[in-house]
Amino acid sequence: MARKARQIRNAAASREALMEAGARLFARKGFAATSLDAIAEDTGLNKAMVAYYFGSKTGLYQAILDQGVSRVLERVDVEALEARPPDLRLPAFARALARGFEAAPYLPGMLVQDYLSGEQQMRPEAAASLARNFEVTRAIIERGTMAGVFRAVDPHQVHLVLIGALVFFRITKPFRDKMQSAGRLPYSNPDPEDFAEFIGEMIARGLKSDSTPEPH
Amino acid sequence: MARKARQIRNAAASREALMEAGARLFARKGFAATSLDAIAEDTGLNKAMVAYYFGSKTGLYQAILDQGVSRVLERVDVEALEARPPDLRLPAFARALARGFEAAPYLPGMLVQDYLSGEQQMRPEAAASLARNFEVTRAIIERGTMAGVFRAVDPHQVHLVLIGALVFFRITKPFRDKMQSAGRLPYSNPDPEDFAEFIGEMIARGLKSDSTPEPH
DNA sequence: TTTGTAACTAAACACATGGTTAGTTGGCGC
DNA sequence: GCGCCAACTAACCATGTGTTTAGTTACAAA
Repeated sequence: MARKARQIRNAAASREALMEAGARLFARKGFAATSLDAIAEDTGLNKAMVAYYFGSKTGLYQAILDQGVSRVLERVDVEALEARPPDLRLPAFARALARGFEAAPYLPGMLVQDYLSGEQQMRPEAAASLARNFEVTRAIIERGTMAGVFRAVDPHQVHLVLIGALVFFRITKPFRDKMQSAGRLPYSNPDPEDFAEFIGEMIARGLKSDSTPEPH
Repeated sequence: MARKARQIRNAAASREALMEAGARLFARKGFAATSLDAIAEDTGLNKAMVAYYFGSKTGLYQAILDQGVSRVLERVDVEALEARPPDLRLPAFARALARGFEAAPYLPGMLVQDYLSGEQQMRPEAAASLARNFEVTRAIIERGTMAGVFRAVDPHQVHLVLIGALVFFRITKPFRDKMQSAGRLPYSNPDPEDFAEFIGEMIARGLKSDSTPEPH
């Protein structure tokens, strides 16, 4: 794609280029279907450089996943510090996740591929980091329930809805964009942050305690 | 997996076995990463039988997708005929989808893999059939809004939340099940239909018109 | 300017892939 | 019991794969 006229040597830039191209291709075609030749083609480097910098194709994959996970968690952690009323924290959390996916747009696809594959390529540390997201949801729900704003629900089910919708949205976004630019999309193509806002707010409304008719 | 002691000859059973094994493997590994050798291994048949019955690997893939899509749509179409108040139609629709995914358990994985792959293997007709699901959501929302039960929202965003959550739930289910049986799942592992019920109801609550404080 | 080494390439490797082909065989109709 | 053909297999082919290796080159330090 961005094939560079490469005469200069720069380890950091080459490493970065391999990760960028790898992320894009792994997310589009999956781990197995992405060839090192394709990555080399995209970067203008030789495919032997993958082994040179990352040891193997799997090593490159894991490095990309690690980077994506930490980018998402940065956004979420910043968000988690802000104090807000419970029913506003869900939209804020959703927005933080959406921004994280914006910073690591290939992560959701790679995560899903990893889940589907059965044989986890993702490093256990990365998986454990990701699981911290559930703690955020759980804390928000618990706080809201204690305050009487939310009814009592299984926080894990709520978390599945939130993450599931956001991940699915991200994964299918290229498809919608392609359809749209071909003029064949017969419905809306929401902006990621708007969609996150929408789902966060809808969930918050859906969780409202029955006993409080008009809160806020 | 279910390698049969195969001495008898049975066209229908062989065809079926190829589709079953293909569905399982395509959903796990994606189209490109699934080899005909693996499918042959699983069925105890020779890989030439894929060409014999389906013309090619792509032909097998499309046959499986077509079957899955029609199984899901059967459930949804039956459901769509039942008349209910709008806020009950959303949980019912979600349940119908969940039952459809139960009947075609590998479909969500294959769909996601297909979306991710970039080069769509799915037949356009199958994609068009799938799109009918959105019409169901749209009709439910429209009816509800007209009746004043729902507030005005973008039906496509609602649809994305519903489908996204259900699909994500399905494709991560094997992971949860594996964790659970290993005793390493620190949260709930909901039943698919219960989860569908939950999300349908939560969305219906989340869509409730602001002007009607205590409906039902 | 020389030199050491990190950054990089070309080529070869062993192996797996999807598809094809030529041939074999089980079982049903007669 | 026999012949026929659908059902099935083994082997091969051309191509593409991830990794390794042996060698080349840019560049910074001396």
